[in-house]
Amino acid sequence: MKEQQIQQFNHDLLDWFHRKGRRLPWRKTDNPYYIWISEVMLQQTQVNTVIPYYNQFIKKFPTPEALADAPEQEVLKSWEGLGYYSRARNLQKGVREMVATYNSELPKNKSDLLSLTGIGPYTASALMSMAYHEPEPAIDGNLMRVLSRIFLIDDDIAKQKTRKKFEKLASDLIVQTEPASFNQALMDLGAMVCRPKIADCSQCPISSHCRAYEEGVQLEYPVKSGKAKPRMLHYAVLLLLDEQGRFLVEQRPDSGLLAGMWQFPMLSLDEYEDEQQQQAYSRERFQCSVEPPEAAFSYTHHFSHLIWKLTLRIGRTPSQMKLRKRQCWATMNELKRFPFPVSHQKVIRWIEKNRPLHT
DNA sequence: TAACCGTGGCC
DNA sequence: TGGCCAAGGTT
Repeated sequence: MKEQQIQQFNHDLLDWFHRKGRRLPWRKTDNPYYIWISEVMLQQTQVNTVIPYYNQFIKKFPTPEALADAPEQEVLKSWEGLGYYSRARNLQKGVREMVATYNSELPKNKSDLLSLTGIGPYTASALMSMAYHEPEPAIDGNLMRVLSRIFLIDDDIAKQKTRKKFEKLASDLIVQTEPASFNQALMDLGAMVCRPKIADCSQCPISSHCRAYEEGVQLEYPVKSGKAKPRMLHYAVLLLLDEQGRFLVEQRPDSGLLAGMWQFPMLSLDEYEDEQQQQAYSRERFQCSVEPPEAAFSYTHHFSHLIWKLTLRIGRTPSQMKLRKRQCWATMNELKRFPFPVSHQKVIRWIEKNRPLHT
């Protein structure tokens, strides 16, 4: 685009944004720490999902020190249900680094921001523009979708290096005097008008600048390579009760899927294929046999790259059994203090509904 | 580079 | 109904 076209493009974009842009909780603050929290929560997560988590989180951890000093379990509990839990652990780690290294203040330059755990290229640029009003384009999925349509760019946005191409392009476009509004405008446009499956071009303030609209190929863009089909894994979820009706629960490892979250013990049915093997395992490991509840309970849980097929089994385990590390007995009330992934919250809900203590 | 890492909402 | 998608970072 020529300079004058850029001026018109930005005028049309920002005029729309100031009239129709979303009023969001994290746009009311100038506290870089709060903006940081919002940016992490918004990674791969929709605005409406984030809002209640954000409000609750900043209330519970109002300052960097409050978050830095909190037990990780409390942070995960506040994140419970939001998904991608390593974001919470990395956010706390990053905040601790900020408190220790930068005197509790978020750095004002991009390379220092990038040095903090959990801050990548997008979040660093978002913070530079939104918290410090520096002209850094924040290259996210919305921006790439909108600009790929405007400029008919057919590079695969799933590839890392494509991001750099958009970075250069957006650097030439960004409104120097109002970079935060520029970035937020493209995000709002991408979320509200120029959506992946629905491009509502009649409502678009910049359709007159859009080459995809001109050619009627909006939905062909952006080009994005497909994801692999998720693997399927089968487990028995073991509801193990002691004489007092407490439940055996355990904390998952500190890395990998659902790191640091709690769960009921699981038995891999892909590993232990037949009934005999499964009973041998539960006797050896939990000193009891396990069987399906009277009304069998099986369900499916989808992750981004995995599918769990789960089926509930119940057993009576002696409370004096030697527990492994990261395992403990808990009453229903005590259970609720632990962060559980949704896949296991489904079991907790089942217990409350079916009351297996009476069996 | 590409796989890993969650969840809920939408059509 | 289920496949697709969302303000990405880490390894």
